[in-house]
Formats: sequence, C-alpha cells, structure tokens
Amino acid sequence: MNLTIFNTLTGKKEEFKPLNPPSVGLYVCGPTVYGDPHLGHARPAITFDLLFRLLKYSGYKVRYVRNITDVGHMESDADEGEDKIAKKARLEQLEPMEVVQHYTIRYHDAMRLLNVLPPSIEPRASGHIIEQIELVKRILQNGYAYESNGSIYFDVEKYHKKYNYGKLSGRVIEDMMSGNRELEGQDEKRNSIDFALWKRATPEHIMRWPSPWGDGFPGWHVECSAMSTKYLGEPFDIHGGGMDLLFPHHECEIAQSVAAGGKEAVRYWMHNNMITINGQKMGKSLGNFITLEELFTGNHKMLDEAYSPMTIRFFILQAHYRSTLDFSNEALQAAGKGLNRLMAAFKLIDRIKPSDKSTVDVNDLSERAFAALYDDMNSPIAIAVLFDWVRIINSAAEGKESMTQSDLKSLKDTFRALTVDILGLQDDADEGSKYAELTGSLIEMILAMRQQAKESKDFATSDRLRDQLTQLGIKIKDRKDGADWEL
RNA sequence: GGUCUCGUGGCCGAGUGGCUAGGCAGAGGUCUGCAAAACCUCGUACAGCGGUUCGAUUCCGCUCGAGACCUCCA
Repeated sequence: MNLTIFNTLTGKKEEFKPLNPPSVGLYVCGPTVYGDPHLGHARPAITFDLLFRLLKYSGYKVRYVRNITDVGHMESDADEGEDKIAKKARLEQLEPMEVVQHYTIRYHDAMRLLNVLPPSIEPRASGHIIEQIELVKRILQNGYAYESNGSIYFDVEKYHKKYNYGKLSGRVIEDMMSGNRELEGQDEKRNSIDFALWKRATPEHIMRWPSPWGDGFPGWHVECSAMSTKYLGEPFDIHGGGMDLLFPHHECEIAQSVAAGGKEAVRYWMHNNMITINGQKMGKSLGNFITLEELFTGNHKMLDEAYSPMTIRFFILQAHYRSTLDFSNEALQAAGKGLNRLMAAFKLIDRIKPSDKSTVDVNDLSERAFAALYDDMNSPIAIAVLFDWVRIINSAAEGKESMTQSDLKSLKDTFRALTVDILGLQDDADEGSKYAELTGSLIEMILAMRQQAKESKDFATSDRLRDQLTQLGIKIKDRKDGADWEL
C-alpha cells in the first residue's frame, strides 16, 4: 500500500517516496509561545501527529522536528516594530524567557491531553541563533541579501531573476511589486517585497543577540530554514504547517534555502486548513479564538459545555485536514457522542462469543480504512469505515452476526491499530488510575446486586439502584446476561 | 484592488460524470419488566442560471453568497 500526499508545491496528490527509506524527515512549524494554545493550534498538531503515527505504523523510522518559536516575530515592517515576546514581557514585567517557558509548558500540557505524541526534536529558535546567523551569511555571500542600517534583507527581485519566487503560493512577483503599498519605515528595503533576515535591535529591545551586523535578532523566516536542515539534512522529505503560513513564511523558506545552498530543501509541502468559527477563521488577531483550556473546562461564553480533549481530537479527525472545519457546540457534541459509540464498540468486541464460522469479512475494515488513510490521510472516510464496523460489532454482540475466534482477534487488533495507534484516540474514562479501577469494581458489584434483584423480580430495588447510579452519571446498558456501564 | 478557495439534507462533514458516505439530531419499528443501549426502516441534499454530455451534485461559463492569503497568525 502506497501513501499519497497532496503536495502544495505541485498542487497534486503524489505518491510519497522517502529520500532515504526507511528513514523519513518531517518538519512542522510549531507554536509561537507568547499566548495560550487555542483550538487553532490543535489542528496542525493533530494533523501531523496523524501523519507521524501513520508513517511509524507503516514501518518508517521518522524523525519529527517541530520547533518552538521563542524569538518572536516583528509586528510590522516598521522600524519601531517590536518583538512580540519582548512586548508581552514588558507588559507583564517578566523576563522574556519566563514568558516563553510558561507558554511552552502550557502548550505541552495541552498537547499531552490531546494525545499528540511529542516530536523527536523540538528545537527553539533562541537556541539556534548561531545557525541562523550562518544561514544569513551564506545568503549574503551568494549575493541575495543586502545590509541596510544594521539589518539584513533578502533581495527578492534579484532572486527572482534566476529562480522563481512565488512558486509555492502561486504569487506573481510582478503583481506584488506593482501593487506595492506605501508602508512606513520601508526605506531600509530596496523593494517592498524584500523580507528581513536579520533585524537591528533598537536600544529598548530586550531580546537581542550579537551578530556581525551589530546587536539584533533573526528575521521572521530564518529559524525554520536553519533548524529544519540542521536536523533533517538538505533536502528532506516533508515540511508541514498551517495554510496561513504558505505565504509569506514558507515561500520565504524556499527562497532562503535556494539562495543559501542553490537547491530547495523540501520535497513535499503539506498544509492543513483552518478551523473557522461562524464561518470565520479562528485566530488571535481576530480575537475570536477559544483556548484549549477553555474548551476542556467549558469556561467560555460561547461554550455550552466542556469538551474532552478526545472529543476535540475526534472532531478534528472527522474532517479532512485540507478542508476548513467549522466550530459549533452542536458539532462538538455530535463528535463527543460519536466517539463514545466508537469506543464502546471497541470494548464490546471482547464480549462477543466466538462462532464456528464468520458471517462477515473482517479484512474489510483494514482494507478500506487503510486505503482511506493512505489516500492523503482521509481520516473522515477511515472513521466512516470504523462506524460501519461499530454496527457489525453491535450486531454480533446481539448474535445477529458471527465471527470465529481468530476473526475476532484480528478485528480487535485492527480496530485497536486504527483507533488507538493511528488516530490516537483513547477512552476518556480509561484513567488507568487505582481510583478508576476501584470505581469500576464498585460499579460491577452494585450491578451484580441489581442483577440479583432483577432475577428475583424485585424491580423496585433494581430500578432504585439504576436510578441512583444514573444520578451519579453512570449510564446503565442492560444486556441479556448482565449489564454494561459507562460514565 | 490582486491571487485563490469554497457553497452538500436540521447541524458537522466525505465523495463521485450514471450505483448507500459517515456521525449527531428527528420520525417509525424490533428487542426489553420498565428505562437506556443496540439493531432495522425513513428524509428523494448537493447555492442559482445557462452550457457540454445519452446522463452532472460531480466538467465549463456566468450570477449570488461565504471565506482565505496579500501584515504577526496554526
């Protein structure tokens, strides 16, 4: 089975062929840690977590690099533009690195709850200033950058004479130059479309590093170019990120790599789409975002209730990563219920009594679900196939379908591989703690008492036990020979 | 203004030139001491108008609507 992925560079689905199998290099743009992680951050994290898991499951040895941007970006082209992290630090009277540390931990906590696997390497921009300076030097040496008042800018026009600036995002450089707006503080640049590789730090700028051009800080796009190739080599296999980074960020990354080394660094570019809220992109600049913590606690005026991390994960996985996904309470609630049904069926497999022969073809699940996943990670279809099997499992538990012992084992293994290993779903109720085990045992004990009452037709007692359990949030599902429960 | 994307049944969301997506919600039924769950059946969705075609939700054009990028953004 071959994996195809949609390559933004060619605009087509392509068969994925790693440069050095079985190794795969994967780089994804990580968060800028100056604010709480929000629902938007969950999308690329989960999208590329799925890719990471799928590649590993397929036998690849993946080095997954996801950076932490702790140097911050300029707020504008203007000279008085200020490093965002520095600004926030001043406002809160904290050291910049204190802010960075705080939000990095918050991000990691949220990712862990979402069951997003940690990347193999998580490099920080601030820890790679030297590499970034070296990259800028090479671009300067090759003549594709110029110094201006202590800052270094990339010469887009010169670069475009030989190469193609805009090939990733489909921009036409001539249009961009003709339609240039008069922005303040542009005088340092030769051309409005030039971008900064290194910025001189003003005296009040607290995040600063020495460089051959004086004290300053790296430009917007150099960190990813420097760190991706440092850890993955040049070229490397896959570079991912949100669609909003396509231009200028990734376009500039290509230009930087080519200008520095004469060749492109990335073979497959992958971009996840945005999460929208009331049809509009969720983003910090629009102020319409919901943080992950707010989602998990339900503490936000737009939220009807709290949504578990797994509900969020499932919600995101139910849409294809290249489609926009619209947030709503109704959609989240639907995802939560669907997830419960899926996980309940998974557990139910153990209760199915083996038969002499099977009335269903268990290979169907793995064939169709993996075909979907290998087709540009079509998780919604894979999930739809899983739901087909939820129905079959439920029918089998009622004796309407039958499966042999080995088919049951195969089904369980496949179901687990898909839901747990690849989609990364886990049962919210499965705390795994001593208390959870104890609670489970206690509930089983009460249910046994209720079963006794039922057998002696003491329905008053059996109903009372059920009602009281229901009041505690424990849902009872009677079966022929006992009862299931879930929280 | 420039570049581009999208518009699917109550909601979310796949997909395809002719054949059931799936989930949630809703209706009816089966099962059950009751309830819940589960299972079965159901809604003749594909923005509008033209065109291509034997046939279009799927291809082309136009109209309307929504959105993204062009500035930090996942």
